[in-house]
Amino acid sequence: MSDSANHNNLDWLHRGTSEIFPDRPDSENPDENLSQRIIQSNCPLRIKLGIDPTGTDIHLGHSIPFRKLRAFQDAGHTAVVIIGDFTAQIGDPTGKSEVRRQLSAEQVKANAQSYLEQLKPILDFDTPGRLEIRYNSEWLSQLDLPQIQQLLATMTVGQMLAKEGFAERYSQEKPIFLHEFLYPLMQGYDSVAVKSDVELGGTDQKFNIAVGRDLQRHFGQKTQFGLLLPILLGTDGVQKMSKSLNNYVGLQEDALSMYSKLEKTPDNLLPDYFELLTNLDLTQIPENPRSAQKLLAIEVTTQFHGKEAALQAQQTAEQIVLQGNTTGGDISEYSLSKVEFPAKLFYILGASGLCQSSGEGRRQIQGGAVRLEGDRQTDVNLTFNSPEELAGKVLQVGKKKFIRLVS
RNA sequence: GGGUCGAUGUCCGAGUGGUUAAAGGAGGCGGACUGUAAAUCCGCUGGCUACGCCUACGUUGGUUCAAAUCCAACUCGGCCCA
Repeated sequence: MSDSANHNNLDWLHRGTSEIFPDRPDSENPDENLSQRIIQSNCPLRIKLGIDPTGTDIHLGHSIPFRKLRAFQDAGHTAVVIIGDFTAQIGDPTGKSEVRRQLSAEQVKANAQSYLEQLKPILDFDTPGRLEIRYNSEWLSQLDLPQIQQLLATMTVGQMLAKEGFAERYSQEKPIFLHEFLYPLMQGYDSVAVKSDVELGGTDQKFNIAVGRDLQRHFGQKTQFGLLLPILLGTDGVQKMSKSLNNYVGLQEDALSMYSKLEKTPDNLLPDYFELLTNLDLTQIPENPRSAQKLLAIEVTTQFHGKEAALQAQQTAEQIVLQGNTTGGDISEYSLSKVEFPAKLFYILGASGLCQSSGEGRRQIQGGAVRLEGDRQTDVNLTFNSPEELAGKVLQVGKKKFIRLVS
């Protein structure tokens, strides 16, 4: 996908793209056909992608639009990454009934920094002119009431309520706060401020991106295209990837954990994951789902950790599964020095962190999940009188959680 | 501002004075099975070194031998009216 190869080959544009709007495939008009705009334009387009620094880490789902942004960079265009330090304080009312907490300025700043760090493997930070990073407080904090009023006057309540999240909440009689109406307008105003030619986003961003077009027109600018990307399903194969559903793969995860999550990708998700998360030729994907899972895991892990670490992770993961116990790799240790003897087994399970509480430890013993040196323990009242009985032994809950007890 | 309805465990949601740590579902965690999974079946799912004790049904008080259940005030939401 080098820009010198073939200017008119726009496969990269459409890979994994779920919608581009406006879209008149037959039109030669660069205002209604993005391909034409790209081909006819003699200077780099400005490709906008916003992200709200509300948390500290991002996952593969977030990476999708950034990968597309990278494709634009590679084609010679300018990525304009907008850090929504101002909008982060409102919260995009996309989700459920949001519990929005106030983020301090420092916190937002720190989050933003962390995001950028995590995006290093995806975006081209080095080639001059390919990346512009902007904070939207730069212009949004300057707006005064008359200007805000002017923004608000561009839309009606009916139009706002057309937005998916609002419509749902309204019909479910959930609260909608007025300042939430400001969010789409502010995101739209970002487009005006940076004069974007294309805005990327998930399909859930269609409304906001469309508002951007309206505002650009309102302010007499050329209007941006919207390029929508699918919302990545999480590793459960059912719901969208999100941290709170715990079906995510974080960009910061170490190679082993990344690999082992991805090698379990549900069969029905494989085609999407290959298309969206890799640059592999889709016709070359192995038929056998197990091989495909492994290829996917290697490929994605490589993007973030390099080939060597990925292969190493694969090896370790296989060892753990095959041997089903202690021999593979590093097991963390728990020192018995803090434990008062005599000690109950379930207490040790809780104290060592293998279980969340000693109560859970007790239940896990009853459920047959606990092994000591590979031997299943089912006696709830099992008690040890001294550390010597346990030192050096491996305690295990389920298939994946191990700990080595040391004195 | 007035009226009215509501707030239950991780989430959704029963329960309207007494074995209620609180039905049911989802999720999670285990076990069996398997291509690692998924699907399916089974068990567990507040805390405590624990045959007992403690903390829980928006908040704070009150009535009662006894309250998630009754009363009062407050907080936060929905709806209707102004």
